[in-house]
Amino acid sequence: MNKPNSAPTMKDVAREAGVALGTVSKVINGIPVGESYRLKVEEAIKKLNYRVNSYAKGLKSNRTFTIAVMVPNLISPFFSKLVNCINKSLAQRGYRMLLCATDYDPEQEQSYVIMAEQQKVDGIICLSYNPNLQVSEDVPLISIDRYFGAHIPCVASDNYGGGALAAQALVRNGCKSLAFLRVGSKLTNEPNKRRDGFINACENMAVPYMMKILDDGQPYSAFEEFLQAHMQDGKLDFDGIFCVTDLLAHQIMGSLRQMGLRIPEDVQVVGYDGIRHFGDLDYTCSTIVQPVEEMAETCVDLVLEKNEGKTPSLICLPVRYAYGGTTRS
Amino acid sequence: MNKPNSAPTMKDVAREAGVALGTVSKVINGIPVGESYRLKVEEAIKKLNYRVNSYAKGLKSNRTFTIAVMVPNLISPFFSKLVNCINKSLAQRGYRMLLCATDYDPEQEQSYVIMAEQQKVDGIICLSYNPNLQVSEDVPLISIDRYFGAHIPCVASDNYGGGALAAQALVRNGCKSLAFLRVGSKLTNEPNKRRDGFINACENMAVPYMMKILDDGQPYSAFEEFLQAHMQDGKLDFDGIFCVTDLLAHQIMGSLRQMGLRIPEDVQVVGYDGIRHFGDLDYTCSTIVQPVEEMAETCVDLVLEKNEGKTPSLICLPVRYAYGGTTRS
DNA sequence: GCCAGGATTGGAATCGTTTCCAATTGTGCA
DNA sequence: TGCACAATTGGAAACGATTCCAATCCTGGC
Repeated sequence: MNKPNSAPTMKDVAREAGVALGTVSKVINGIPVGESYRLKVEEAIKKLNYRVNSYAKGLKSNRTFTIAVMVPNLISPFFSKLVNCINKSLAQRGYRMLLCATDYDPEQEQSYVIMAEQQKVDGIICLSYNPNLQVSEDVPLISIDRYFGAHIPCVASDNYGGGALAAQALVRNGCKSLAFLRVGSKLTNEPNKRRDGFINACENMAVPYMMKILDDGQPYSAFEEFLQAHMQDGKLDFDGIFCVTDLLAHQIMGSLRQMGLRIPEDVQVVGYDGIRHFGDLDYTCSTIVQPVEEMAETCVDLVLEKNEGKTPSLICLPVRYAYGGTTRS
Repeated sequence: MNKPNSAPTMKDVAREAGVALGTVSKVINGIPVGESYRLKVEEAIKKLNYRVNSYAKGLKSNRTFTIAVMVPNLISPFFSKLVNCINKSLAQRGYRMLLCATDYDPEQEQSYVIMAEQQKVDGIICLSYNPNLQVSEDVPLISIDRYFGAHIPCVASDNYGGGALAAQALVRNGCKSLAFLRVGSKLTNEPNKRRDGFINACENMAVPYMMKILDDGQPYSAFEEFLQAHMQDGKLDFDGIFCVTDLLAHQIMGSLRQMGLRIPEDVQVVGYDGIRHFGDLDYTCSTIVQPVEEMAETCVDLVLEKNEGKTPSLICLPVRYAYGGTTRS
């Protein structure tokens, strides 16, 4: 009641309780203190409705209990699910999350890193497509799906294994000839390994395959031309398609249906990600499911524990195949 | 280079540039200062790679340039789209976003409000289903879809108009008898008005309707029983259904198809929200589209400008009907 | 050439915590 | 009863920025 228009501070609490500043600090931080003192302080805190000013705390202690999370957007179901899981994981550990949607813009990504440093967050988890992202040494950074080098841990799903799994699933369902479709990316990031796994599996099974990989700026219609080119007598050259993401799978399926093809009768399609309708209903297509929860959990573990070089710098988490109606099983 | 293991401070910059602390502060904050001084300071900043410590800044200035955003989760496409838009809007204005996913838990929601106060964020935008959320006076709060009272601005889509629009769309497409389906909620929040708008429109058009509103804990299967009860000779009593959300619409359509009904031939379905496949492909069903971008923009405007009582406390933004394949047009 | 007055800069005080050291209290033993 | 030592508390300094007032510098006029 002394200073009307201002939140109570530790000093007010100390005065109210008739104890010293340091004692109040100890009570707040759970450091043992005389029983009677603790009670007086707790009472005063309640009476004044005191709240810690975390800016003062952050300034003094250099801990913010905030992690910055950087993703391209929240529109894509995979990203939003991932962020949702990371948020939950952080909350459980008493951390806050500063969210940064970068819209794939390298400049924005860089500016968020700078912002994160300014904000003095305790760490950054980032899913970036910016190959030359400059990161300061003193902010722990965890990368998802993109390997920057041994000094920055990278968490990813087992992209190579997933690619193989997709090929195997298609063949198991009777496909005789496969196709791999991917949108363009000059980046050598982890998801590119889906192709390698796919190719390797095809060769091991001695199954013919072809690929169509769009160049960076090429429009989606290039895929339609590709499909048209491989149509003969109302049938495709291949009877199984692995699309690099569920999103692409859906676009492709739209085109296939327009061309009069039935899925999965005429051609079977497998995607990658494990997107579900409305986040948790059924799968939107047969797909390779990324272990989003585990990936999120792993990122949070890594960013908080900053385990010194103990962990490998590339962590691949296992994927699984899930039936979603666009294959025979 | 003086203090090796620690980030440079304004003091270091001042020493490096040979000027006073206050001068550095002015340069950083764009307050006019002698040309030669400004250059010296800017050079020193670059040389030392100085970054503002926003915790010190926040402590002193009581501004954080951070807004807390509270939603139940990011799994639901509507929420994630909303958060995505809010994030973009905040970033454009130089604000950061602290994200809080509450999982519908009143306790968590409350704890986030407290956290937000501690963090001394500049404001909160919240989509809460907690009827008795306690909010402090000194943190500007904007509510989405839930009206707390005249002191807290509420942003919502035109739920009443949307309900009417849904009924009109179904009738326009030839429906003779309608049904309204909603999951339970004891809360009197804005989306409840969808029902009122629907009823009013039905009565104006003299079209018969029925409703099935689940009680709070009732399982989804209650809807299936309802549908079964209204089946006669392989046909439903009604030929148009308005579901209170797109998510419910999809669940209902699943049930309808299992019962052997064709959509939209046997029964037409309209949802509410305007969810799109993968965030920006086609609509997942015929639906009433919420103006998410505008809602986000409005929230951000309100929370930042804290316009003193000038704005109405309930802001309804216009909705529109969108065809999504589950009606005739 | 000198002084008054305006315009800038310099530097101290401050924000609300944490932390550390000195001061005080209390306990136990002789 | 008195003293020494352990255990706590009290209070000051520090974190890094902002802000305000006093001190300094310049300019222009006489």
